[in-house]
Amino acid sequence: MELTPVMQKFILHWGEMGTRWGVNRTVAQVHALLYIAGRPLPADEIAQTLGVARSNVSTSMRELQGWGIVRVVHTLGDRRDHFESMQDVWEMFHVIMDERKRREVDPTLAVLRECVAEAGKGEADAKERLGELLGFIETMSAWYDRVRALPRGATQRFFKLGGKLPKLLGLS
Amino acid sequence: MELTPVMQKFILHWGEMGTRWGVNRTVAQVHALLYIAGRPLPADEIAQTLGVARSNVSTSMRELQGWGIVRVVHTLGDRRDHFESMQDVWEMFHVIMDERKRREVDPTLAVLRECVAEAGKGEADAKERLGELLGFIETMSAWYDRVRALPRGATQRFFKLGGKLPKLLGLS
DNA sequence: CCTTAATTTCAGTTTATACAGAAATAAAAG
DNA sequence: CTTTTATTTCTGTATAAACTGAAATTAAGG
Repeated sequence: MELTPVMQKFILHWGEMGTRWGVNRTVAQVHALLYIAGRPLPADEIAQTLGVARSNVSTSMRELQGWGIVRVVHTLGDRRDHFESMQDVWEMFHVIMDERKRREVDPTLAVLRECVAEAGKGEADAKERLGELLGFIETMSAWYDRVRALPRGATQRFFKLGGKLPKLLGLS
Repeated sequence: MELTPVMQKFILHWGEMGTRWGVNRTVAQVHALLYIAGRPLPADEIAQTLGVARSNVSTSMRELQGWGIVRVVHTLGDRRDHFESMQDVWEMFHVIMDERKRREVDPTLAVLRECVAEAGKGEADAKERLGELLGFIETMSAWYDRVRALPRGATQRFFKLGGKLPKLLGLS
């Protein structure tokens, strides 16, 4: 696949952003490529386009499928796997956030609850602080769950409200 | 400083979570230590407590100060710098989000706008997709700005609303 | 000013991660 | 069943990040 300058710019930037958020650069680049391509691509074409080893693409695909934002499809007359990125950005956001919550937030909640439960009498101050952090993450987590439960389309409306926030809160 | 088992568990977990979000493990551990300590600590004590080199703590402190969640304080009769973590978790969240927005979201918006502007006629599809991604991030960014502008305390009330979300949206 | 203490910078080393290429496996075609 | 093609796994290598200890710098004390 031939990349235009715009595509290159986007893919490179997305790769950099990935590293800032704990995602492997190549993985992020592959994702960017599949998103911008808008159609399923076979692994060897991805490897060639990005200039990485075929095996590296294989690993990256596994990672992206683990996140749930890329899937395998097949076309008639082609034995090769083709990989396709989710295209709806709102859905992609949901899927990624769900996964990060599952991998990072939920375990952190578990650890903090253990910490609070196991804190001795001699560390009341520390326990207090852990409790505050726990409360904060619980609030955020519960809030996210409710946003997540909104019917399709309502999420976008919600985030576009914005200007009406103070009024809704009775703060105007 | 003597760490209790609970403190150790928290610090180690926080360090791991840091790595998942693109933050150096030691930096995250130092932050966790300062947070759980609840009082200013000198660099050498931090180094000893975490078992890392003094110079490593120096680098980590610079990083944490760069994020705006740790500051230097002094005590009478002690020439050494003492480092203190922000203690209010809501404020800490704001500060960190502001900084991530500044470092990552804003530059991404800039790149995406350039990409959309520079996209040629032969890549209308790609332009369309970049535009959707741009629109999504703009919406989120604007939403965050408005939440951020809420008066002190209102943010917490907002995130605790939750159950009332559908009604507020006229979806019930 | 000189001395001592504290901090930062820096060069070299270690460690962890990412990666390529080869080998092994799996799957389809003939 | 054999051959070909595609994919994954694995091992060694390269790269990048993190870290240490020493040297340099800064700042305070006497």
